Amino acid sequence: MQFHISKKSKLSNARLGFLETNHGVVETPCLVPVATQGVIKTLTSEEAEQTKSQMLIANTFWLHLKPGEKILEKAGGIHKFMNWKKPLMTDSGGFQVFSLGFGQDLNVGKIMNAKDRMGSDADLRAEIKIGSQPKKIKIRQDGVFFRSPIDGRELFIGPKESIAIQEKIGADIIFAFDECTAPLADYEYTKNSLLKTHEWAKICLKVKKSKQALYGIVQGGRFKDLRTESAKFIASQDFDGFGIGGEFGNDKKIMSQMLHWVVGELSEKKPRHLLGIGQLDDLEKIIKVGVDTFDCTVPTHYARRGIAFTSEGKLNMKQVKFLKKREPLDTGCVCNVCLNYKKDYICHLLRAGELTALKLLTFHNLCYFNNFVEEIRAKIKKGEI
RNA sequence: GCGGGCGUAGUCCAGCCCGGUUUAAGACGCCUCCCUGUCACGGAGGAGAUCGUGGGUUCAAAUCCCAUCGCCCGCG
Repeated sequence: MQFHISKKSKLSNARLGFLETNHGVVETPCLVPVATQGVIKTLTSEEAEQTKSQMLIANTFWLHLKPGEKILEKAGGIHKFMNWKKPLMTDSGGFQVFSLGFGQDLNVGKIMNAKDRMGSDADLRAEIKIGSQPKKIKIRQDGVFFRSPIDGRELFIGPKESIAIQEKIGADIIFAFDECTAPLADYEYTKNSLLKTHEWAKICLKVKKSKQALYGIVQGGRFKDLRTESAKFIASQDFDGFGIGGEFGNDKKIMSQMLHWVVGELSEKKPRHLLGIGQLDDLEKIIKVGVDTFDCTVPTHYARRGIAFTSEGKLNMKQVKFLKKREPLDTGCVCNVCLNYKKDYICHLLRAGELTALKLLTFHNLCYFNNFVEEIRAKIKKGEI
C-alpha cells in the first residue's frame, strides 16, 4: 500500500490524497462503509460499488465466528468471497472488546452525551476503575476471552489471533488489536488499558507475515496526556497507517479538540483512519482536522431504521405523511433510487415491512454520504476548506 | 316477529359472572426522541377511550336492572 498526498489545505489540516492498494486507488478523504459480515447489509457488492463507495471495512470478530476465516481463505480471500474488487479493510475485533463488554453492561455507546455521563442511573455514574471487568468477557494481559454471541461458547482473541485471522481473511488494510475503552473508564483504567493496547500493537507488528498494510490504533480516551502519549507511541512504530479509536468526549467541539491532540503527533505522510465516526455533521470537522478515511455505520444502520439523509435533514420515512409525497427522497440527488423511486412508494414499502425499502434507503444514504464527502474534497481542491 | 349474542381509544380486544383494589389493561397503529469501528422486523417516552344511548338501583356502575338504537346468529 502506498499513500500520496496531492494537496494540503492552507486553511486547515485537511488534505487530499490517494491510497493505492492492490485492489485499486482510494481518493481521500473517504468514507468507508461498514460491511461487518462481508456485506453492506441489503446490498450486493455491485450495488455497493454503484453508491460510489471506494473501500469497505469488514469485521474480524464476526467473520471469525461466521463463517470462519478458513472458509474465506479457501475462497481465495474476502475479495473473491464477496465479489468486491476494490480495497477492503478489516477491523481487528478490538471494538468488540468494548461493544460486547462494558458497552453492553452499561448500555452506552462510545459517544456519550453529557446527560448520560452524569446520569441519574447509578450504573451509569459508576466509573470503570482498574480491576473492573465486563460481565461477559474477560480482558487479560495477552488478550480477551469472549463469549460467542451466537452460541455462547468461549473464544480467545489477542493480538496474535487477530492478525492470524486477518491474514486469512485477506483485506488490503488490517488493524492492530486494541481495547476500545468506554466513555465511563476513569483515568487509571484508561492508562492501564493503553499500556496493554500498546503492547498488543508491538505484537501485531511482530507477528504479521503478510504484505497487508497494518494500521496501529491510538487510544487514550478523553485524556489529553494519554491521547498524545498514545499517538507518539503508535507513530514511533513501523505501522503503515494510523487508526484513531476509542471515545471522543461528549460534544462535537471536544471531538475536534481531541483529534487535534492526536493528529499533531502523527506522521504527516501516513494515512489516518478515524474508527467509527461519521455522522453527517461530523464529516467536515474530522476532515479539517486531517483525517483521511473514516468508517461509520450511520448511513447504513439508519437506513435500516427507515431514516433517509437528505439536504432537508434526516427524514423518518415511516411517517404516514410521506405516503402522499410523489417526489424523490432528495430532489437534488441523482442516485438510482432518487431517479427511479418516490417517497410514497418507499414509505409504503417500509410500512408494509418489505425488505426492499431498506435496500433503497441504504443505497440512497450511501450515495448521499459519498457525494457529501466528494463535495468536501472539491472544496479542499478549490481552497475553500 | 320470537329467542340468543355482542356494542370499551384509529383498529382488535381484556375487565363485566363475584359493583369499590381501574387515575379502564394489552396488542397493533400514530407521534417524539435514541440508536457513530455489533444488531432489518430495535430501545425509551408520549398522545388517544369516561366504557352505544337514555333512565334506574346503590354511598359507589364499564360492571346489576329496565328501555332504546345498531350489528351478528338461530327459528319463523
